[in-house]
Amino acid sequence: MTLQGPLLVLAGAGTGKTRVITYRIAELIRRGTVQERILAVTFTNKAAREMRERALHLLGKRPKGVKPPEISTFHALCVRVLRRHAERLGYPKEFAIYDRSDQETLARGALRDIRVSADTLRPGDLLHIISGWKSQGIRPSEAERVANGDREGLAAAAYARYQTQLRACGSMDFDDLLLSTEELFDKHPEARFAEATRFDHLLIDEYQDTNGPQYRIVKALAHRHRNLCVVGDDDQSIYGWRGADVSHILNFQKDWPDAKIVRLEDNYRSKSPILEAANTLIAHNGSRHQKILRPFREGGLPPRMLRMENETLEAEAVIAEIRQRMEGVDESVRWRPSDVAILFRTNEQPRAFELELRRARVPYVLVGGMSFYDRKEVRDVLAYLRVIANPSDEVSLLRIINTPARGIGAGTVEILMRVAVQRGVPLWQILPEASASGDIPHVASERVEGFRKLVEKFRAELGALPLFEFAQGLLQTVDYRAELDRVYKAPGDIEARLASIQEFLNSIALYEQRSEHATLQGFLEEAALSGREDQKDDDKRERHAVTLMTLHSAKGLEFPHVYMVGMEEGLLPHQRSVVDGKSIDEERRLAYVGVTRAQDSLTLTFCKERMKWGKPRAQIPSRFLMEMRGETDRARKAAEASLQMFRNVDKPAPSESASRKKPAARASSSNGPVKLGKKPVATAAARKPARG
DNA sequence: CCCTGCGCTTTTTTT
DNA sequence: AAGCGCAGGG
Repeated sequence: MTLQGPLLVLAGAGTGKTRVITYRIAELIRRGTVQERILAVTFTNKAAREMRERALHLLGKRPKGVKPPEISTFHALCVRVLRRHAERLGYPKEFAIYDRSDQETLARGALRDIRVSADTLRPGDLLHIISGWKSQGIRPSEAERVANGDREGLAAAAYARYQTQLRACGSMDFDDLLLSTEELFDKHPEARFAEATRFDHLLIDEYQDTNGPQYRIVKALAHRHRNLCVVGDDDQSIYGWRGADVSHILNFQKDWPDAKIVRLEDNYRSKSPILEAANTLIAHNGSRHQKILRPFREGGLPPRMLRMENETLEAEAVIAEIRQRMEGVDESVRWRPSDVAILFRTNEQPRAFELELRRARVPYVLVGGMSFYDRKEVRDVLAYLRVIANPSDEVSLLRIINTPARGIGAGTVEILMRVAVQRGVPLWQILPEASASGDIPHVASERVEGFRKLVEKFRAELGALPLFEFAQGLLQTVDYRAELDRVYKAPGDIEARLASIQEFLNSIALYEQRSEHATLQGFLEEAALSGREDQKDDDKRERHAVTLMTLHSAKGLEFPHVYMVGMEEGLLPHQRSVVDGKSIDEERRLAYVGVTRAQDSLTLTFCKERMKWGKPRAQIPSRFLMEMRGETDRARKAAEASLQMFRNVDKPAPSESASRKKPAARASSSNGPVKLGKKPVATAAARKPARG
């Protein structure tokens, strides 16, 4: 196969798409291309890490001092590009990266005083609309024009505020990283040229999930050398909600008429009955590239479908079974924890499973979930570091200005903010004048000054100590421990919070260990872009642990034994897509991704009943279960029942009408005890060894 | 200014 | 069930 020119690898699940890229990288290097001339883009940092390792492994021992090929995510790539050229756009060279929760804070602020009534537009909705505009390259000034209806009109106004605020904080959100890079390439051809000539080969994994800006960045970078290799599967496009557009991969040939197209249709991953279920399921999607996936691995059992009473029993049964399989005497059939993955649709689902796994003392890793960096205490520490790195970061500054409480109350902050807004200056720059202006009480202004000096002191000391010690000292000085004692009563609670702070400090240490030039900026950047990157630790744990993750994060991975849990209408397909009816196909692809993760065995579970806001609610088995078995008629009925149920539950305000309609919808549905195939393994039996 | 407790809302996926 | 905003007492 030639290594030059545009190439599209269109391939189904389990055919070794990523391997194609990995081998290609190794082959390019072998044929004499210098590593630094190759750029590969993956969807997640984890995928990048794995690809880097495998490529190096394929090459055997490399001479010392030679850098590995550049493999990164789009976002990480854009950060590097922007750091090199940001001044051209008039941006600061050092900028903070705002994650979802920072964005929400900004959005809340942007909506304040704009909203007519409280529930016309929630911060989350605003962010969604803004993200949509950004992925189309629509700026705040143009948003008013394109805005459709009151809601979007409101959003347009808020968008302008949001963006101004973001800039004032010296920050970018995730969309900005891509958008600004695109803008840079557009307005500054010399920057584009510089970036495009850094590499001779560009390889993109999971191309079906590229959004507009990513697509255009790829074009800009590959335009000169034309050595572009993209790999993807339209059936696995699951990021439409984030602006990903399948047409990018489907129209690849239009952009690159001389492109070679390779189809891979041999599935090396799943045993044939599993693959058959996957094929039957995905065939229900309307518009798709016909692909026939041929099983390479024969034998094996069809997917099992188990019905459980509720989510607690679901977790118990699944974990009990996993434990049982791990305890077998015969080593050849005994499961290792790392052979098993539990996949789910939403981030609240793992709760029950975590509880049960801990009780059964089965090691596990919960992937993603953002749980770590979302913890209050971690965010607080992070906020301190961010303010020290960049005092303009107002979201972080406001977070810590009075945490732990130091006598700078809401009133004081409000006055400071008002002055800052009046002068059009970041809040931080107002602080020195706090004592001068007569608006603020004496005591308060002294405290503000104390806080400012504290931050300044640490800013001055920044380079002097290793980061780890620096952070430790900071926590000590600030006496965060006292804050914990104050807020949390239960001793176990305090311990847990301290533990996560310790874990956070460890991640700083690990970052320092693995980077040549460890800087606070660098650490913050990593933290923002990749969630948890304490890789050494993680790698070790992953080898001996059951994996818990969302279907979205499972993309690209494979496991001998897979459990897809919560296979219910409202969860998969998610209630939201059932109600707007539009994105059911994407939910189906999501289910398809899940099924095709399994190598040897696949178990699908669903519950009769599930807790929602503290109340149990009856559940309908997912239509996808029936579709998988070719029972299209029953699937359609489940879909109808589901639509009726959620349409009624969702729309009208509480009170009588809704509560009366709910049971009615349920009674008319084809629900009842839906038996799927062989009798499910009795939960009681599966549960037997659970407690000891 | 700080803390507590009550009531109200919450309904997806992620770099 | 849990997090947030708000009112009211120290």
